[in-house]
Amino acid sequence: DIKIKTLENLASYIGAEIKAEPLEETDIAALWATSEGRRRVLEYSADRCRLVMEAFEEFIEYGCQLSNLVCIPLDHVCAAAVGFRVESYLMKCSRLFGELIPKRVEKPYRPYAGAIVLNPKPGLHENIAVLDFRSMYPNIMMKYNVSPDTYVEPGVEIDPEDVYVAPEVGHRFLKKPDGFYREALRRLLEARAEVRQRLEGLSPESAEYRVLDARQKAIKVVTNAVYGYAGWIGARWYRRPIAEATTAWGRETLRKTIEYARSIGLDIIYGDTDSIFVRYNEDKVEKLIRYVAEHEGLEIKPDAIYVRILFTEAKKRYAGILSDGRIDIVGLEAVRGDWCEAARRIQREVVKIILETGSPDKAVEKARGLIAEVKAGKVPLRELVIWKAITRPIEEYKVRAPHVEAAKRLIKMGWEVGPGDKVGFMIVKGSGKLYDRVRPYQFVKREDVDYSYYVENQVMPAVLRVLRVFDYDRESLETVRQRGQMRLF
DNA sequence: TCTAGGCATGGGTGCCTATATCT
DNA sequence: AGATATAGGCACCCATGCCT
Repeated sequence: DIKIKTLENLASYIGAEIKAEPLEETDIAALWATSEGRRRVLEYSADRCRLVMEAFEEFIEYGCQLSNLVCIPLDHVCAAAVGFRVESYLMKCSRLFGELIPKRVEKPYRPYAGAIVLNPKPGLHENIAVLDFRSMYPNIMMKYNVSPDTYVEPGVEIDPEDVYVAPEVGHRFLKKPDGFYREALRRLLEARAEVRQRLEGLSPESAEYRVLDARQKAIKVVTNAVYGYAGWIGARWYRRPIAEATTAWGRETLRKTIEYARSIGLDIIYGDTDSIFVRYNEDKVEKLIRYVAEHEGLEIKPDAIYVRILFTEAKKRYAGILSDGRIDIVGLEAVRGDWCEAARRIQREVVKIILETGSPDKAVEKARGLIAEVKAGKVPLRELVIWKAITRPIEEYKVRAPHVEAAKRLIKMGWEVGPGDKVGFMIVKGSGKLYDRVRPYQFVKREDVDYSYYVENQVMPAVLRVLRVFDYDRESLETVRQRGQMRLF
């Protein structure tokens, strides 16, 4: 998806070409003074209109399909939150199934336990397969008939033969009849299977393919959101035990799968919620897939096989290279929108060299050079902008966070900044806390930039995150003195 | 009103202690 | 000598954005 929601980023995401020369919003007022300036503004604006149109054309098929599926008008469905899309779909189902639609009632928020995340084995691994459960939560909900109308309240006496009992939490669900969620989910899964079947044999360029592909994507999105919906406090069909039981069965399923995988000698490197990373062995993986199908009634499939994959000690962060040379970076700074582009670019570079060569040596060399460049200020200013979202009205913040201080400065100058806006800021030279040295990026001059901040607090941490695995530290990345100079001392 | 919980991370905040400075 | 100010270290919390 798109980290910073600019039209430029949207254009590059959909593969549209930007034709007009870029203008800074802050310069437009000045350009308006001359006829040449106004011509440039016109060209710029017309180009942006064209990009919006192209983006619309890219989206419209999916939008229509989603609108049709969940029964929300096209102009609403784009802005509607996922929860409301699911709810609207369920309301449509309730009519089909002869169910009454419950009223929204206020309930106290109480969190519940979620998924299992394994500690990764840090280091560089080769030939690692990622095995994923296909739609784990929807399938668990269907398998155990998890639904508001099959839930048996505690204290109600019932034959244990007639219910499924969730592990750890003990919630009970009737085996018969089919619950509302089971029916709604089955309808979605069957519809998607049918659409995908019709896709086979069609040319990806044909209009029919585009429509059907958009349809199956829309169905998938709604299917995968049903579990989250069930645990959403604002949902009409909210039942905490449903969400709690679903994750409990998910944990059990993953645990059993890991246990069996180990028992047949598969080496497990990592796992998260519904996936396990194992050292690839075709026969053993085949055996595991068969086991899960037979004993759990669920489907796992190899999602990717990494030629090399790098884990740090942290969960949810890794980078791997596929046999075609493509690199996946997950969770690391390089894919986070709240790190400056210079840090992200240099981390990407380091990761790429490590994964391609299988050793950190060349990466360290490269990193030293790139870090020296930042230290010397030889880096485009744009690459030093840090973006962070404002999530609430400014006066509600309890701490003087840098991005909030930047937002305050913008507001003082007449800008409107509120929840949902992203603030781009930079750190300038000076003393005191960070919030005294933060400025909205539009007003920062090159000579004021605190390059040492960027080296110490952005580039170094991002690079070391990856290189620490190989026992490199901060000192080893500082530019090394020449041997000739050393002799002078 | 804007699906869920799990997780890493940076920076602010507030407390404690050691030391410096003042009365 | 005792009171007060200041700096540094530490634990904790706030805030954000990612992963599944």
